[in-house]
Amino acid sequence: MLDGPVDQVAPALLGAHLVAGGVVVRLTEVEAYAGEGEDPGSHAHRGRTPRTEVMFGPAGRAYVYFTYGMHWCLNVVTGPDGRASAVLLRAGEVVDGLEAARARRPGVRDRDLCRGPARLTRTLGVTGEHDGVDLLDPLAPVRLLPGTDLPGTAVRTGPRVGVGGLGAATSWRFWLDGEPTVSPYRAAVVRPRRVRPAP
DNA sequence: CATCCGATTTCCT
DNA sequence: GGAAATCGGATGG
Repeated sequence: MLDGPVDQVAPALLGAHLVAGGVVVRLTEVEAYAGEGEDPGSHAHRGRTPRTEVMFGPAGRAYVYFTYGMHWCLNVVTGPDGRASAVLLRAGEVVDGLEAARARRPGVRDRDLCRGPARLTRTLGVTGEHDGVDLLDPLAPVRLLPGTDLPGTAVRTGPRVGVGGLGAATSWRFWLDGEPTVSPYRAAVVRPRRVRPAP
């Protein structure tokens, strides 16, 4: 299920279930990232580092990274060993454990609970401590279940969010058409460097 | 809807 | 040493 070109594996994960922290989420939006040297948008592009170590390991592992000083994002490592490809889980619909989800996100509307990669991890209680866990292990604290209920809904594609430069050329973002839980698209923008206060 | 900025990790210079 | 980061919440128009 996780073998093959990552741009084919990624859309196949739509409709799959992610289980963690007493919450079950049906995935509605994902992004594909290829490996070393192939994809400027991928964290593994520049080779193996401590952070990207798990991306070079077996498929089915969780690659969890920290960004923007406060957010965790969850990827599923795909492909054969050494390929370092992964699928970023961007959004989903809570289909079970709604109470637990709401408890973790007070004041958040239901459809926004997992509407965005960092919201998804927060709602499920996924953090860096889950980096490297085997998502296919029935006993793992975070689990990925094959999409048995893939709807007849069309899969739509577009450029990845927050990926600029050459990496923006590929339409490797995949989502289920018409799903309200899909995150709002934000094009990659380069912020002008902030002016430092004079000494 | 647009802008602003947080507060930390990683990786490059 | 420091920019950039697979972003989100708050705030103001």
